[in-house]
Amino acid sequence: MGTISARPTRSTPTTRGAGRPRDPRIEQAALAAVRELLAEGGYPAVTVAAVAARAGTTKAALYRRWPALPHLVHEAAFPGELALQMHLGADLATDLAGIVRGTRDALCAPVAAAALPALLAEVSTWPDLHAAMMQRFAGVFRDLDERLRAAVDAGEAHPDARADDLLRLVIGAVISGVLLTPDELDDAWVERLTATLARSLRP
Amino acid sequence: MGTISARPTRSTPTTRGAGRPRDPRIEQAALAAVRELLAEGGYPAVTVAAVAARAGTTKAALYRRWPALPHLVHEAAFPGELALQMHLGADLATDLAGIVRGTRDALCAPVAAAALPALLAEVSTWPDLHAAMMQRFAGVFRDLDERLRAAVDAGEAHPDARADDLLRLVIGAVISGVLLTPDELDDAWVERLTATLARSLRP
DNA sequence: CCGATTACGGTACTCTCGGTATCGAAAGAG
DNA sequence: CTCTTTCGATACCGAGAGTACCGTAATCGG
Repeated sequence: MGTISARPTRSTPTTRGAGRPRDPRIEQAALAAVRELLAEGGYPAVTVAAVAARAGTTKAALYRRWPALPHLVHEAAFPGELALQMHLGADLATDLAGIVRGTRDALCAPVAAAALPALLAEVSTWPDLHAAMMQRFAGVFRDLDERLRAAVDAGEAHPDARADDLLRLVIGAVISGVLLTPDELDDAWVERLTATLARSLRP
Repeated sequence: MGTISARPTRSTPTTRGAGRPRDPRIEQAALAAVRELLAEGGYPAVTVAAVAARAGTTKAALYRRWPALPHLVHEAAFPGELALQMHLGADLATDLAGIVRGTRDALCAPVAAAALPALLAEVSTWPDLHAAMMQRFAGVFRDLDERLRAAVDAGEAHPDARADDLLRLVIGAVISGVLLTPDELDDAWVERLTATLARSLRP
């Protein structure tokens, strides 16, 4: 339902009736401009004027597509769902490792890491951003929930295990790492966290 | 060199020579004003002009004491070290529960929860804030490290257990909870997280 | 007591930035 | 052709961070 905007600001690829159609190149140019500015100067460098200038358009064209700057940044930094491919086939520890590594890779990418702190802070100002960010993890949560349920049934995991708690633990560890100690989230950290979580799931 | 300021902006309680001394009531009034504004209108309500007005002083007096707004907010929202009293006496699970609950209580207090997101976002702009925020956990880390070492020696904990990883897990879980799902950090959540962490520490 | 120094309140100022408004022109639909 | 919408361009508004200057007040060393 109408998060973002009541008007067809985004989505609705349906050719709605009259009027000059939007130039689809502007949207792509804007998203690319945001990503460049994030990589070059961090979030402070992402001003509406700078994005418009680099995208070769104007502020009005941007506000015609996104209700506010954070929405544009969010779409630029986190396009689509987090499709960290977990194959779900392997044993629980391996699947866990995939989730941990995938989450870290997604949130530690330069563009994402530069946008995440400010985006999280803007959540209180723009409630719809909250839902939008959470939805990025919807698919992962569904898969993890299913996988965990199977593991519990097979006696491989503790019956109290909950997918939401587990995922929140992973996301929290990565987020606080990105915010506070971004240099320590190396592969060894991934392995340690995976091992810790695997131990916590033992029946 | 000189992060914060070269001048004795803060600290230096030493009576330095000449000049009219600072009115100590202004500092307290400013910190109280920030806490009130945070509680009433969240971080967006904390503007320098508003703080000065409520504290009954002027912006200049504030900038004479803190290099920038985030520093003032940080000191107001997180005064001193996090002294979540862990008695270290009980068994590991009980001590763990104390840390989890104490961290949650400290970061979920209305004033802290209102300030934390924006403060975390400002870390990239004001690097000295990073050190200041991390130091709030220095004591907790030291105690936890000591406690964990004893548990490992006693065979109560897995030898791979690391205090920094464990504390990061707790802080991350609380922070991401505050930022994303502040309503779900109830006592039941504390118990579940404690149990999970305790399981992960089993030898 | 005297000068030097620093903080005080008050005010005005600059600068940046998010967001809005207005304009004529252009591009499509019916 | 008309109606609608987007286009680029520009100007504008309001808010807020941070700075500068003023005359005044307090405290120091001498």
